[in-house]
Amino acid sequence: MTQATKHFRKRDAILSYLRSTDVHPSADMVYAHLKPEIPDLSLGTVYRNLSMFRQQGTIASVGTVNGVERFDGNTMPHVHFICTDCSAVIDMPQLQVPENMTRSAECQLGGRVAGCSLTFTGQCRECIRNIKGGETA
Amino acid sequence: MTQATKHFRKRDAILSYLRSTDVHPSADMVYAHLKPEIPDLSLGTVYRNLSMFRQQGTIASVGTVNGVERFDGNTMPHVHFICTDCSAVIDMPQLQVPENMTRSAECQLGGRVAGCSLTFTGQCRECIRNIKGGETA
DNA sequence: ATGACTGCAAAGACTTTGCATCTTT
DNA sequence: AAAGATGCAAAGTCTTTGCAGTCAT
Repeated sequence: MTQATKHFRKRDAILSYLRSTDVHPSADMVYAHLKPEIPDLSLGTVYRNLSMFRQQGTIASVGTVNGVERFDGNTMPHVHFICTDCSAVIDMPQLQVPENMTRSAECQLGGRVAGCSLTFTGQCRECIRNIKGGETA
Repeated sequence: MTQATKHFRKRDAILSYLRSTDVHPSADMVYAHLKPEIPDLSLGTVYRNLSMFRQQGTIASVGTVNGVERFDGNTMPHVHFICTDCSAVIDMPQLQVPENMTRSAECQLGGRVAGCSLTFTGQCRECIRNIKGGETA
């Protein structure tokens, strides 16, 4: 039993972390977060498991931010904001894509719509504060 | 005069192509398209000019599809569809993000929203047809 | 001459993959 | 023994960048 757990310890840790955080981490961020508690974790394993989870639909890809893919443990469709200054990916739980848009898209396309993603970009509160606070400091 | 034109010939060609097509090409696609008519064009020049145009806001990035960035000569915000089979990026001119969503996002975020992108994913008409036509053929 | 644009190739960043090893059944 | 998971490092892909050469002013 505990042995089985051990066998999947890394895989489980990766998925757990994704599901526990809202930072929408990259492979490298997952690695950096777990490395201290799992010293023999390798980056390749993180990539392998993330790819697998994504392919299975267990996790979702938020897309590529600054050349780096970001992941989301929450596979329910929802809206994101991406800060162009600090690359933060932030959930916007109060917004959602109007139901009828997906249907409209399917009609217009003549294809099959499987998903959609709405992403706002700009500067997050933190970054605006930092600029105003002390740009020259 | 014609000399000046010559000096910017490649830059102009890159921008013209982006504005003339709706395939939302990658750097490599731009290169492949222009190479026949501009034999001494180099991929580095395409990357350099695309980066510059994007930074200026002269063109827009549609995002990364299959690890490759795709560009759009149309900088007016509009909706896209991305085919997960053939990686085609297709405009959905009849749809648009509700005006009030951007304002809502800004309120909710407490930051500054500069842009937004709505992208549907799935299988385009072509790919569905091909599957039905002769998957095993 | 000076500044701008480019070709070419090297470098860089991110991701995938092959192989040997170790674990679980 | 067979199948699965992983570390490690090499390989792969896409993109950026340094340098020298060319062109326009």
